Amino acid sequence: MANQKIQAPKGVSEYFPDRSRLFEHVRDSLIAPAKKSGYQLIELPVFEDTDLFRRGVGESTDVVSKEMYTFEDRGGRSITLRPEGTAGVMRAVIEHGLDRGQLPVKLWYSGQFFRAERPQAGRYRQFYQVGIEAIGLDDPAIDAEVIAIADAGFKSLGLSKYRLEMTSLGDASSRSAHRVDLLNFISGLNLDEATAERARINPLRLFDDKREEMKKAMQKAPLLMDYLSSESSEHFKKVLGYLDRLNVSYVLNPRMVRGLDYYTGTTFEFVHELLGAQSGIGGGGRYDGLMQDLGGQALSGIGFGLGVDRVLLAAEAEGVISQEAFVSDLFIIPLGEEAKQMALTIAHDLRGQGKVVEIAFGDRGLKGSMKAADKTGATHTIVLGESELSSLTVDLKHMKTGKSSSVKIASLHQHL
RNA sequence: GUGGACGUAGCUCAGCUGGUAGAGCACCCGGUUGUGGUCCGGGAUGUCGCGGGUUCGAGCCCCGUCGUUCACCCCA
Repeated sequence: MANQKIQAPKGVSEYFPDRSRLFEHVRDSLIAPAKKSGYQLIELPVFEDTDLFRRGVGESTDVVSKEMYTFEDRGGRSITLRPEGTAGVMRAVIEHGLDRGQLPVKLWYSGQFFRAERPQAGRYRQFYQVGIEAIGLDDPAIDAEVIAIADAGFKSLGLSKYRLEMTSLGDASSRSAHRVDLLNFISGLNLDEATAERARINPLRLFDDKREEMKKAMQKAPLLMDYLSSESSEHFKKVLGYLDRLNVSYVLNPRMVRGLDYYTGTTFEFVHELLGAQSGIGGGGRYDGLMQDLGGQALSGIGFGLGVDRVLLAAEAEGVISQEAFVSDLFIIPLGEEAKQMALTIAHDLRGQGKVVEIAFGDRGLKGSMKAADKTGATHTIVLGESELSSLTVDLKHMKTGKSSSVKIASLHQHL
């Protein structure tokens, strides 16, 4: 292995020019609607006490049981790289008493998350998510607003080939009533060992089986939606009503299964049509018991997480994201040492006035520098040589038209 | 974690039944002294992912390993 090249760890996503600009654009677009809705940034560590995820996300989930990056730090503590965002936010809210003031607490976050899965199209071991959490309000209107915020982010990017799937997981009483009947139904099925094991961990999982015979077998299984308590049912209906009013279209999917244990009530998922097997571009829901489970007060909450990597893939698949070039307003080509110093000063001044300015360093020669100017896509170019230094006047060349005009250096900013 | 495909210059790839590597794009220089995008000429570039094996000889065959990719599982 001595000669093995060092390369990035397996399954990570990386972005560099020019694609990094698209990534940046997607990330910023997805979070913009949340900022406009009064959500505020919460910046958290990417690693947490392992117990946080065990208790928050749930031992029975795949995420916790086999996908976490867990290690022992030098003090012998068990640390885990965050596999999702909500648990960490709840921890911080409880720890710092953010829930002691006015409710709801409205937060947004953005950053890397980690899951030790086998990489695949749109599935990475380190991936990027933006998300929001609204804590301490049961009003169905906030459910609708949260969902509409996610939808607005997708729409602002020009996405259209996706759908919003909705369901309600109801409250505890709804779920336990359903569970009895579902288990009873499943016991009547002839399952192979792996499937039986999945059913044992979480019977709802069987709704998600991709095999045709299983889909058929589950056709008559009792649906949780039919077991909702009147409160849950009422709440969900109102959410749907608000979404209608907001013109956010959705399809009901009573067979939807989510991978995290904390979800209750309103639950949703955004699925893109042009992606491969990993087609979920975002998802979320209510988690009315999570806060208390983690030792906080009994506050409800709702939030979502959106996969920036996948949304970028989706935007590219739809062809709606443009490589609008990073363009400088001015590209300066200095000829000689004195000119270089002058270039530095001019650039500094113009940047101070908000202009994007680049300088051709390195004494490349005029022709080479002009080529460089062309490649950066700068809108204007000036050459700084002896005559310009003495006259303090330059020929400001507009690169698109090829025409140039004589301009005083002091008034350059007016022409950019 | 399971299974399939793949791994050759910065990028996309070619390389016939094994005889020690090529193209296009990109990049650099130049086409008479200070103005780009087209065109023309010239140039640099790879331990053919890594390790081992078979062979007189392997980019081409075999094994292992690392990685990529697609699917399962699961999810953003």
